[in-house]
Formats: sequence, C-alpha cells, structure tokens
Amino acid sequence: MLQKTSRMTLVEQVALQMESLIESGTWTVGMRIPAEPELMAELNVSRNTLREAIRALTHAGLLKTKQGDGTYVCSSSVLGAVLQKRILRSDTLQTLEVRHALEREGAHLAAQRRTNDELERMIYLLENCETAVQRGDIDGYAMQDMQLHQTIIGASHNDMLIELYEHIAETLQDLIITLARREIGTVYLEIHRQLVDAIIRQDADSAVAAVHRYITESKIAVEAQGGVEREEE
Amino acid sequence: MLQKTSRMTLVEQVALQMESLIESGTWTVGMRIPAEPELMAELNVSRNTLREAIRALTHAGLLKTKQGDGTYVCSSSVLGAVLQKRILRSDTLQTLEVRHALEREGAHLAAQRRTNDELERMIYLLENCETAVQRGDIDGYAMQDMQLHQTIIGASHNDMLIELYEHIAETLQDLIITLARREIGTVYLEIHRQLVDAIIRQDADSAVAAVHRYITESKIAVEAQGGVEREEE
DNA sequence: ATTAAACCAATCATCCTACGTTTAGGCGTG
DNA sequence: CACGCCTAAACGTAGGATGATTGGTTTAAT
Repeated sequence: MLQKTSRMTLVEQVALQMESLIESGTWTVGMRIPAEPELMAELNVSRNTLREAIRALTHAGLLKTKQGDGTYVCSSSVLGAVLQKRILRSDTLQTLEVRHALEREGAHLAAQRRTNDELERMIYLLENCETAVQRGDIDGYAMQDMQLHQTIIGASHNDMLIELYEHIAETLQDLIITLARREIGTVYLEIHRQLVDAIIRQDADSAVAAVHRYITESKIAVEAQGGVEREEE
Repeated sequence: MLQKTSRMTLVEQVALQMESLIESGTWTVGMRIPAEPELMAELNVSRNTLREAIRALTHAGLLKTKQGDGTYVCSSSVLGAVLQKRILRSDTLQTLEVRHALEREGAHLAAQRRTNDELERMIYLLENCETAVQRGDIDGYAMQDMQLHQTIIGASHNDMLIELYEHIAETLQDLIITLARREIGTVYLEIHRQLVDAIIRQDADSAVAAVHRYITESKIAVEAQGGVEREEE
C-alpha cells in the first residue's frame, strides 16, 4: 500500500533535470549548455554538486565536456548512447542479425497496425525507389530505401521496437547505406513491392515472408562479397 | 591514417577502471566496494575526482550509495540497467513484442548454429517440462520453460541478441513466470517439441514457424485474459 | 532477560577555496 | 593571408570543512 520513500540527493535532482532538458529537446544535440558558474547560480548548488551531475550525464553519453570551451549535448537518448557503445564493441554481423529480428517483427506489426497516412508514405517512398533505380541513382535509392524501412518500422506503433531499431540504424548508418547501395537491382525492388503490398492488404504472414526473402538475399549478397567490412571513419 | 588523440581525464580513467572491476566480476553484484578514503589512497586521486567517477557509475545503474554505510554494486551491465529503466517506462505488451522478435531470430539462428551440447541440454530441459506437466507442477514447469528458452537463444551464438534477450527476461522475470504458468497445457508442450525437433534437424524455417505458433498461442491466451497486468511489487 | 533509547564511529553529501590546464578568439606582425 | 602571442573563459583537480545518515554497540528501563 504505502510506497517506500526515498530521499533524492541534490546531484540526482540536478542530473534528472538536465536529462529532462535534453530529452525534451530544450537542450538540443550540438548545443552548448550554460557554463558552470551560470548553472550553479540557476540551480543554487555548489560547483561540486553540479559537476557530479554533469559527469554522470557525460559518462552516460548525453554530454561532452571540452575544457576551455564548454559542455555540449551530444546525444538525446541514454539508451541510444549505450547501444552505440555496445554495437561498436560487437561483431557487425551480429548487430545486423538483431536488426533483422526487429525488421521481421516490425513488418508483422505494421501489417496489423498501419494507418492510411503511413500507407501513402510507403507507396510514395516505394515509387521514389523505383524512380531512383530507373535513373541509376545509387545514393538516391539508398536514402529512399532507408526511409521506407523506417516508415515500415514506425507503422508497428511499438515505441520500444522503433527506438531499438533507430538507434541501431544510426550507429551503423554508413554501413547500412553501403548495403542499400548493393540492393539497387530489380530483385530487391520486387521484394519491396511485395512487402508494401502485404502491408496494404494487412497480410502479416506475407509481410514477414517478404522481409525474410529480403534478408536472405542480403545475406547471400554479403557473403558473396566476402563479409561485411566496416566503413573507414 | 593517423588517429585523433584524446586525453582521458582522471575521472574517466577511474570510472572505466571501476566499471571493468564490475563487468569482470571482481566486484560482484551485492558487494560493498571499498570506502572513499581507501579508494582515494589506492587510486592516488582527490576525493572529488573519485566521487565524480562513483557518481557516473551510480547514475548508470551499476552502483548504489548508502550514506553512513557504503557503496554497493547493484548491476554488472550498463546496458542491462538502462534497458531495465526503459522497460519499466514502457507498455509491457510492447516489450513482449520485442522479446518475440528476438525469440524468432534466436530460433532461426539456433537451428543453424546449435552444438551437440546445446542439443542435449534442450532435450533434457524438454523432458523436464514434460515431467512437470505430468506432475501438475506449475512452478517447476515455468522454471524449466524459461531455461529452455534461454538455451535456445544461447544456441544462436549471437552475443548481442543473447544480451538483449536476457536483460528483458531479467526485468520482466515475474511476469514471464506468470505467463509460463499459463502455458502448462499440452498444446504448448507440443509446440516446444516441434521447436526442439526443428533445431535438431537444423530446419530454420520450421523452428521459426514453431516459435510463431507459440507466440500466437500466447497472444491469444493473454488477450483472452483481458491483457497483461504487471505483477505487484 | 528483553526491549527500547541513546550514543558513536564510519561513511557519504554538500559546500568552499585554490591552482592548473586547455581552448577559442582577438590582435598584432610579417 | 598566415602565423604567433596573449587573454579570458571554462573545465579539471586538489584539499579543507561541516552536515546528514546509517549500522552497530552500549546503556537504561521494565
């Protein structure tokens, strides 16, 4: 019945406030936050208390401090920052396999939950893919392809799945673009058509089967190329 | 060619060292780490520097400080702690859907990559499930069922997938046990047999189909119960 | 003998002062 | 225009001090 009470330290209060400012977009990625003296005055805490809070968020990947310059927001999501760290320590193929898992489930749920707006966007993006193929526009195709996948995942209306998928996509963006470039052939376009068609018909099984075909073709292509090399940074 | 250099602050060095001690199991979960004066002496840093490092790990969920008492290790994985926080803020059904995604992919990969040891363990656990069903031993069944699923995911040999799956399982452990309790009927047992059989035959498609059937049955059961209520804490 | 209250040492939480190091920007010179 | 120097701003680290909390021990009351 009664909730366990818990006294929150000043540092934790400050850290949570700052985290809120970042997650809500008040402090945007790339922005330089106010300097220590200013924050001390605003929050009415000592420098040590403030620094401990800033250090917590720095370690979590949300902030980045530059001595002599200031402190910058470098991510708006702790989960995103932690996943990025984890992914960069992982074998890329393993990460792609996790992404495939999310794509399959996403397609399944998208077929059940998609809205008309989302359908229109998918059809629009699919047409852009087709146009890019006709023009031989590799980069244009890659961009539209990525957006198509994101829209499909978004149509799952599962926030957690979307978040995991997008963080993985962000971290591996260059690689995913490279893989998308390799897709610029009609077999992938046909599979994409089948996928969008299945989602239109709300046929979850066909949507999953299309994603499965797409993933199988991708794996074959990657293996034929001798694996996945990480892009140079 | 040349790598960008980067000077690591003392705080970051201390935090990473402590994080290593935790991840490697030198500082185990539940353990009280040395007090500040002792750590200051060992690491040859000022108290402020040490406290900033400790605060970073506290905020990350690895440590928990108790004033007057000491500082305790409460998790060995940052990703686990962050995922837990994220999951507890989420709709439980959404989390289960992500878990389903991982289970499908896990079964697919397990059929391809399982070892003989893993097979023996799956067969052993499947037999334990059968025994528990015969005895009407609900809790026994739930335990064996969970271990069977973990072994199958482990047979995927995809570290990242395993880690995500296990963190989700930890966070939702009570709920998963409740769901497993509801499974104690022969339809689930038959599906589990088909799943293990598919993995034995290295038939990835059948393995995925079995997981799909299992998930479909689970969803029907959950919806028939009027949804998923989170267990009281 | 048992229980409750008081006490104490250890430990973390917060504040303050001080100096060191780094950085970006402005200014002057060639 | 490019380079070097200087300066102020800003973060990094150290040390000192006081306050608050906690668990264990001791004392007093029943």
